[in-house]
Amino acid sequence: MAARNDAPRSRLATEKRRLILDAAVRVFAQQGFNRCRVSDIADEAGVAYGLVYHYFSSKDEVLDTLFLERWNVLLEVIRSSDADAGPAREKLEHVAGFIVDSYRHDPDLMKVIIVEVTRAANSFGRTHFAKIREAYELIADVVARAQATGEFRDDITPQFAALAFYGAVEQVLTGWIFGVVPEEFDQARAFVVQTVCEGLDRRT
Amino acid sequence: MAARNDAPRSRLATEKRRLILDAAVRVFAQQGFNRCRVSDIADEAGVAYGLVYHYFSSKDEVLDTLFLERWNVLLEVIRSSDADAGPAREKLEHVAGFIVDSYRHDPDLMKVIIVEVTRAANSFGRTHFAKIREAYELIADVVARAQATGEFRDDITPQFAALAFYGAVEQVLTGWIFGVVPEEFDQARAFVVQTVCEGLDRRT
Amino acid sequence: MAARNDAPRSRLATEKRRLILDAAVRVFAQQGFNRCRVSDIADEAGVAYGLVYHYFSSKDEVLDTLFLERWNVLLEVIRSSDADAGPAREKLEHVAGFIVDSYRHDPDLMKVIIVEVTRAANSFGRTHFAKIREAYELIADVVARAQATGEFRDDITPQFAALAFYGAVEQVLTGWIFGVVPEEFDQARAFVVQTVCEGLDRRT
Amino acid sequence: MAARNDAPRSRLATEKRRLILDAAVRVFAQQGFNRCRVSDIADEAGVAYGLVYHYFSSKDEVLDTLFLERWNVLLEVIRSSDADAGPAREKLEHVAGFIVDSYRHDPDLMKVIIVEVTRAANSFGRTHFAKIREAYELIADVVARAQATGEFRDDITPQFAALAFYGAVEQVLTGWIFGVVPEEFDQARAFVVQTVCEGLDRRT
DNA sequence: TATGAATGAGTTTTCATTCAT
DNA sequence: AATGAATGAAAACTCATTCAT
Repeated sequence: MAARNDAPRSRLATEKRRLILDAAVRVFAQQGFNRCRVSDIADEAGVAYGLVYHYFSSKDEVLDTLFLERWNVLLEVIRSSDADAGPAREKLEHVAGFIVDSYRHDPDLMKVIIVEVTRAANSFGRTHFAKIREAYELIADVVARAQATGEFRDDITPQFAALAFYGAVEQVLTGWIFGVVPEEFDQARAFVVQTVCEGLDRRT
Repeated sequence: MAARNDAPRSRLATEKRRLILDAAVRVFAQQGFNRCRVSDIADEAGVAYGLVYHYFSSKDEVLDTLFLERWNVLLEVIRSSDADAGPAREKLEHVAGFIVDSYRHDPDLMKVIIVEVTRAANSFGRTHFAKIREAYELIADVVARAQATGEFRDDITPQFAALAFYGAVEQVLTGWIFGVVPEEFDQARAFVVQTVCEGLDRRT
Repeated sequence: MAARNDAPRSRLATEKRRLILDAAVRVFAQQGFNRCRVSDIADEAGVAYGLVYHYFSSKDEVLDTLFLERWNVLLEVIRSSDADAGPAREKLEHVAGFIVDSYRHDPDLMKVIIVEVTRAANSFGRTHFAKIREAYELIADVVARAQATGEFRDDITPQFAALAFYGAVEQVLTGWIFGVVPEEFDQARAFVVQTVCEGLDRRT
Repeated sequence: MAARNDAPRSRLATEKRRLILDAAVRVFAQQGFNRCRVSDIADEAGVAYGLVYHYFSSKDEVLDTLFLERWNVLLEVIRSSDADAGPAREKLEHVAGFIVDSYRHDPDLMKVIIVEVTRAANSFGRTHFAKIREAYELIADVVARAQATGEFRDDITPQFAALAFYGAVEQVLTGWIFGVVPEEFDQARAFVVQTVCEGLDRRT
């Protein structure tokens, strides 16, 4: 009964829980959250149907868990990037790099997070609204600080710049997810930041 | 029978059909496509349950219709913008302006298109993949031409630039949907294009 | 969608609803509320599975409806009996008679009400607690008035007497339900009231 | 394996078994047998889930055990009361007193027995039919004997009188369970017997 | 004895779609 | 065109019971 809360679990138990989460990533990525059945997750994980409900109270909670696990890491990365000395551009490059690397390391997970959570967050109860907003705000902080030091132009609001930055990154991932642009990870990181920082115009 | 195709309809019939589509926009925007019921649409429209199926063959077709109605207009706008003489920057500004105006005119519709179609890689996004891609490519064409004339730098691929541009625009709309940035429509249009074209760096 | 509320319905619709309720009585009586499935009700009624949910929001609501339909009649009977002139004993006989007749007319329904509602009312949310209590109180009123006029002894509280009366009646029905006493309806009515009013002691 | 039968058990084991039974009483009383889970019992008892199945072969057996433990005592009390010399009224008073005291001592247990067994015509009431009937018959014997000696009127069948008596007692307990009459235990015992023996009519 | 993870059959509930009127 | 009752397949979720440790 205690399996659902955060109490310490035996090694074995945790492994099965992980098995389910990993299977869910694959199933959600392939079929989509709404099209898949809970039994698909159980089958993919190779466990009994009921075990999913032993560890998670609902199908939604499985998705929530996947999102939060990863998003909290992202928030931490943004925070620690901002804490470093150095130009804002490097900080943004670091953040963009982390997101790109997350995709490189586990494209399915990022696909699920973007497609099923981040972009649907305004629907069904805005469950993760606050968490997502937190990321925007942390990025806006980076921009604001850079504007204060004169590194960035200050005729664009930090909130707006944060949106444009995050939007560009997410759209690149979306491009990969949809298969419309080649998965050139290292270039992508540089390009995104370059585009957002320097723009498309030719420097005169 | 004939109502579903494009044969002419009586004025009244068309009005009810429109009523249903408009109601669907509100319902999809509020609850999400997957979480709402067809009866919610009918209730919102103030018509009988079965009438939805008189005009549309399925719940999916309602969303398809909403998407295509608007997206085809967008494609046309991009095409005609590109046909104009003048700098690429103005073309992009025109496109961004159209999207912003679309949101201003009917925020719910744009929300539905973005959340349920454009970004839904597993369901409607897959279905309308070609249409969505068409927009990217038309924008990429604008960029490619600007690179050819020397207006834009050419060390970024047009496809990539198109993604960044569209991603930034869509993210601004997302920002409005989420309520994280103020709905300053006219500024937004200029800012998006400015950000993408000129970047965040302070020009020296 | 409106079918669940109390809005007027077409003749036909109402008939199917009635069909389901009547089938539910038989199924609940035979198998018990907890042991039967919703599909048993649908099968017994000869309607599709989903129709049960078209008319009722849950299995619980079917039982609730059956109970309230009958219990409200009982309350009315007690009220109108009490409004009559005449000795309290006749009033109680009238009430007991109504309950006995209810059983005679539809033993399954009374079985369901007694076994599944009246006696389980302290569990699952005490849903019908107030309604059941109302009957006790109305009977207690009859007794109280009879005590005031000197017809009944007044060294027993009306509440207590009401309990004893209702308890005796219900127990007789329980005896019939369990098949431990013969179903001699007319005698039963007289006996119950006689027992409660005159007692077991031999009058000296 | 052997734990389930009546072989002697260690002190500790017996204590845990008792713990589970006592917890089950509370859980059944509060949530009802059908609405509670086995894990609720284990949680309430503060023992592991599986331990319930170490001591009992099923959820049903837990309730069976609780019922039989108490009901066998009741049967013994009725038998020994009847064996005493003295008026039937005193015997009934003794029986009523035992039941009242049982409630006083453990209201939840009596609630469970009444709601989940004695009155559950479709489930446990059917299972324990013979045991329950035995009590009715023993009470009927008391009445029959009193009718034979002339103590009680003989125009009411003993079976019927037994039902009325037991019904009145059980209803008083129900009244307490529902909170509709004050828990005046000593008065209650006397009142029930008085009501059943002397009736409500004012003796002339 | 004791634990609680694991199993999976059983049930409720949902809801898109059909269809008679 | 319009209605909303009727259908039933599909899926989520529950939970008694088993079992490895």
